[in-house]
Amino acid sequence: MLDLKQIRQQFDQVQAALSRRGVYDLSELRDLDQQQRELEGQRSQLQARSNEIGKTVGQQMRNGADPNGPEIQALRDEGNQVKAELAELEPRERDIKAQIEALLLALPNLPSDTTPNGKDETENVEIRRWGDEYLPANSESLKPHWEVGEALGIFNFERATKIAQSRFVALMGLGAALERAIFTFMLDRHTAHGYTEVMPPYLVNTASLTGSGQLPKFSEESFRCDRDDLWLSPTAEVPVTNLHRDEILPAESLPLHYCSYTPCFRREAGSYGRDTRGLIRLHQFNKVEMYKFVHPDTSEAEHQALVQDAEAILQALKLPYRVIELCTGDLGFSAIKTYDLEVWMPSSNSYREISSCSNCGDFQARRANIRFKTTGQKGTQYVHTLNGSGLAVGRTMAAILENYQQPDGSVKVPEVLQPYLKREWL
RNA sequence: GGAGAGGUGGCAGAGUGGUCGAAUGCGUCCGACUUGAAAUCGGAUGUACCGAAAGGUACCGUGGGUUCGAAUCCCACCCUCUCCGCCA
Repeated sequence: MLDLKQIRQQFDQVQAALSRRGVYDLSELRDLDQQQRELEGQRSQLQARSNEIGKTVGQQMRNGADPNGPEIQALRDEGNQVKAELAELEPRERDIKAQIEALLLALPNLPSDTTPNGKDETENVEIRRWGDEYLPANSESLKPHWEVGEALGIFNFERATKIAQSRFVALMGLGAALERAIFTFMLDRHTAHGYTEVMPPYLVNTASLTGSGQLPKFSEESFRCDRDDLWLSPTAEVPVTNLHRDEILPAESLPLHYCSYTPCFRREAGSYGRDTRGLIRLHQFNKVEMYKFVHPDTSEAEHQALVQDAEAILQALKLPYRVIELCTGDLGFSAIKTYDLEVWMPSSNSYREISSCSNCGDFQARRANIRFKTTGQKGTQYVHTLNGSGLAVGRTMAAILENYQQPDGSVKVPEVLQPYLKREWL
C-alpha cells in the first residue's frame, strides 16, 4: 500500500513514479483525502463537545443536581443535538474512508528510481550470465524434460490428471526422491546461511493475502475454500509475510531471515495455451522461498545478498543461468525492484524463470502493519520486506533433467545432490 | 459435532454506566545508592490520526444498539480455552 501522506505531500512525484508502470490517476484519491480530512476535523470537534457535555453532566449529578432539573435537561438536549449531527457526518466519512482504502489497495508499489523503464518483459535488462562452461554442447539432440522423465518413469501426468485435473503431476519413485533431495538441499544451504526454516499453514485467510498484496486485485489467481475464508497459498511469501502481521518488532531483532519450503497453488488463469507440457507451469508446485524483514537502511544490500543466495543454489547445481532485472512494465504488484534468475533450458533453447527476487520496500509492511521500534526513540517505522525463490523446485528438476541428460537416456545426478539421493545416476 | 468458560496495555490481572486510556503486579528504560553486581529507592514506559504548539480525537475481540455519557448494559458475529465425541 502506498503512503497516503506521501501522496498528499509529494503528489507530483508519486504520480510520476506510478506512471512509469502504466496509467494511474491519483487525483480522485487526492480529492477524497481532502474531503475525509475536512470531515474528520468536524467530527472530532463534535466529539470533543459531546465528551465535554458528558463530563459536565456527570460532575453536576455528583454534586447533587436534580437529574431532571433544567440545567441538566439543557445539556441533554444539546447532547442529543450533537449526536444527531454526528449521525449525519459519520457515515459520510466512513464511506469516503472505505473508498480511499479500496483505491489504495488497488494501487501497485512505486518502482525504485533504479528500476529500468520499459513496457513489458521484452525490455527487461540482462545483468549477468553464469555457467557458460556448463552449457550442453549438443543442445539440438537433447530431449525436453517431460520426455526424459516419462522415459525414466519418474513422473506421470496422465494419472495426475485423473486424480485432479490437467496441470498436475504425480512424482513417482526416483522423481519423488529427487524432488525431496532438491528442496532438502536448498533448505540445508539456506539454514546454513542463517535463514530460519518455517513450515507455515498452506491455507491462508483473506487478511493474509491482502497483507502480502495478492488481494484484492488478483483473486482470480488463487484457489479459494469459500466456506471458510481460506485460500490455498500461492507462495510461501504469503504466510511468511503474515508471520509478523500487526506486530511491532524491536529494532535489534532485525534483520529477520526466513526460508520456507511449501507447495504453492496457482490457478494460472489466462495462461491456457502456455507451457502445457512438463513441469514448468502447474497448479501445484513446490518452492523454497527466502524471506527477509529488514531495516529500511539495509534493504538494498539485503536485496543483493538475497539474489546471491539464490544464485548460489544454481551455481552449486552447476546449472547455467542469467540474471535479469525487470523493467517497470514487468514488475510485480508489490515490488519496487526485482531480479529474476533464469535457468538454461536446452529443449526450448532459452532461459526460463526459476527464481524471482523482489524488494517490496514498505509496501507489504504497510498493508500487513509490520513495524519496528528503536528503544529510546519515539514512534515506529515500517520494516522493508524482501522475498526470493531459492528456488522453484519443479523447475529445478526440469532444468536438471534437461541439462544433465545423457545420450543413452540416463541422467547424471548433480554432485551436490548425490549425498541426498544416495546415487549418481537416474 | 455436543456442553461450558472467556476475550482489557509487552505479560499477568482489576475495573458499582459518569474526569477510565484504564488500578495493581511483573517486565522494560533512565537515574540514585554500590568498587561492581544483586537488593532497595525515585522517575518514565501503548498505538494511530489532527495540530506550529497548547491541546484535541479514536482504539478495552469485531460490528451494531440503548444513553447526555459505555471497558462496564443489550444484540449479532469472530476468535481462544476446557471437557466429551470423532480423528492422523
